[in-house]
Amino acid sequence: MSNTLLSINAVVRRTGLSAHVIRIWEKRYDAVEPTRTATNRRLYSDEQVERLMLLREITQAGQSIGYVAKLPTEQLKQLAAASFPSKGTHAPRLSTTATGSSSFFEDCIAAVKALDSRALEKGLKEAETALGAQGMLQRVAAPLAQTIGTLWRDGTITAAHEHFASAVLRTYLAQAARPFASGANEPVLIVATPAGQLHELGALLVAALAANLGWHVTYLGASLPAPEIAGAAKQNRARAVALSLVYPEDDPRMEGELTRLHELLPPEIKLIVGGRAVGAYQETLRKIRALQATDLTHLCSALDELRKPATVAGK
Amino acid sequence: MSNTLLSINAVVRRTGLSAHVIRIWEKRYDAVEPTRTATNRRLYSDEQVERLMLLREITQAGQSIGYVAKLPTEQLKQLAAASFPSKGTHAPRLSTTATGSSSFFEDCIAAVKALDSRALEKGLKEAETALGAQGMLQRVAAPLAQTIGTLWRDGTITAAHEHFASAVLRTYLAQAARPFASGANEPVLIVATPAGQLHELGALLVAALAANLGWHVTYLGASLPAPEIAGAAKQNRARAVALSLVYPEDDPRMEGELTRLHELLPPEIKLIVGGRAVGAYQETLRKIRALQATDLTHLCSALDELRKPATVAGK
DNA sequence: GAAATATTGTCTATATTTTGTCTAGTTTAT
DNA sequence: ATAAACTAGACAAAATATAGACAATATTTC
Repeated sequence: MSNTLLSINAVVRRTGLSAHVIRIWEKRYDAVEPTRTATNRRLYSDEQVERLMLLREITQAGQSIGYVAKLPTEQLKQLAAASFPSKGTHAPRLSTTATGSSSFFEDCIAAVKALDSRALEKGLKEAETALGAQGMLQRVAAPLAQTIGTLWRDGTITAAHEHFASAVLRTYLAQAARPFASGANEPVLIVATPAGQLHELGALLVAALAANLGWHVTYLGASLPAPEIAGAAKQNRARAVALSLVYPEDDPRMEGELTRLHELLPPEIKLIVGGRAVGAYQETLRKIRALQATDLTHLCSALDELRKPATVAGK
Repeated sequence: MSNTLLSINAVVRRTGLSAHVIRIWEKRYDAVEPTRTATNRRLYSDEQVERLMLLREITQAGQSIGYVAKLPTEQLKQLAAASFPSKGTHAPRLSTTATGSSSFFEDCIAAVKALDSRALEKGLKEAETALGAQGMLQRVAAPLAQTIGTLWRDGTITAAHEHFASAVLRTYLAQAARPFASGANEPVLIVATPAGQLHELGALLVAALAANLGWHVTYLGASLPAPEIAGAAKQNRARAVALSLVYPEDDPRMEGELTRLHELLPPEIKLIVGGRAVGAYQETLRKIRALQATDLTHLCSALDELRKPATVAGK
């Protein structure tokens, strides 16, 4: 531990807070009280810097600075360790005006066309507060993913727009997918896309939905060969594996991949397959006894069904 | 160790400091007190030169010279080990004391091998509070991205691990490394990977770093053709475009893509290229006058440099 | 649901301190 | 003689501190 003191500028570099904010937190809340030089310049110790870092982290997770600034550092550390989930403090209230959802959707599409990440995030956030996490997923995020795919094939939007939308949606979904404080023994769900399936937005939707329903999701991303998926599932003692099939709809290798996965997975690990292309591979899916979910509502019930054994066994 | 004494001119070349500054630091703060020749010329020992380099490094990290100049050299070394220069020109970094950051790194690697997303996030978060956002990026996230690439090619870990790490890192970077509160008129940076470059972790690091330095980042993801990138840049009135080149290092189409991009971009939009493969395309990059950044520290200075014109033009 | 209130980050203006650069005149080295 | 280095002093730009105003969100209240 060095006992050197840092000037406010150095603290700004390290914490990412602006000097304005650091000073105002001191003035209003006595968040940290640095020593001063003979000429009244602030000097911060390492402990104080860490405290500021914790405060930044916690406030960014949604807590109000006025409340946390007074807490002792020890408590801040605990808060920070659990700061991710605090975002969803509001119970998702069901919107009385169902028609509003289309407007959220339109706003998001406009944001995508404008390549405006802030507007897109804002649109999604508004949709989430208005419709709840599930409503947002079903009425805004899922249609958005689908529409963007078709607009891209149309040529209405370019690949840049599609990539952009995927990236923003991806991080938003991943962030929204943290439901409540980590339940210690939630069932584990592996989410991926089989080899050849490059579109990962569907898989992300699944991951977000499952996390919201209380699963511990391990997200593996797109285009993974069957042995890899099976290996990950076994290593993580997963309750189930969820795959997303969107495009292409006529990949000849898919049947092989799917049956291979079935063979490799132990029987107690269930397989759920969703996405627009499930119809195309229906025979194979039936053969390997995979649960099929044509839309997110189906998926909800399937996931809930699979969860039950856990709750029972847990008693 | 040579114990020869150096003239001030030699020290200037070695430290990058001007003779004026060296003398004024001596006069005002007794930063270093060189011996003198019989005719009053300054003569610096190796230790004194090292001390000057440390001072330079530390002041560039935001500390005030008036405070640090009085500290003993031992303490300066500690400070330098925990500092991250981001402004100004570059001097060879001397202290490679790895401090405790390697332990954060090891924790993260272990989490990747265990496919444990919570542990990985926790490791990244702890690194961030201990080292600051920049420290986390430079000392943990960047090495992690690189190591995972090599481990994958080795066969030590599977594609599933790599995908998993990418996904977690992706969302963590996107979420954690944004500025405290988004200022209204920050300069816009487009981040992408040219067509053929499939690894997006490098691009994500760039995006996170830039966001942390106060840019408004529009992230487009991997493998985009030049016209798409240029179109997005123009549409968003970007100040600059940042590309990440990692692998492959010998793509014959890359030269065409890069020159195409140069032609399509208006001259006021600068082009920054970073990543491990920059060396392989150096000729092309020089031709199109792209800024090259071989590591994240370089990138810091390049981005800071490009930010300045805004402040001036904004007046 | 709408209005009032509280919270919170940002911005401006001004005074003070810090810090890099410059000038001028002198001395030393090649 | 020309270039480099020294001292001292002066300046200007940048950084820091304080106080107050302001705008955008939350929260509460009616």
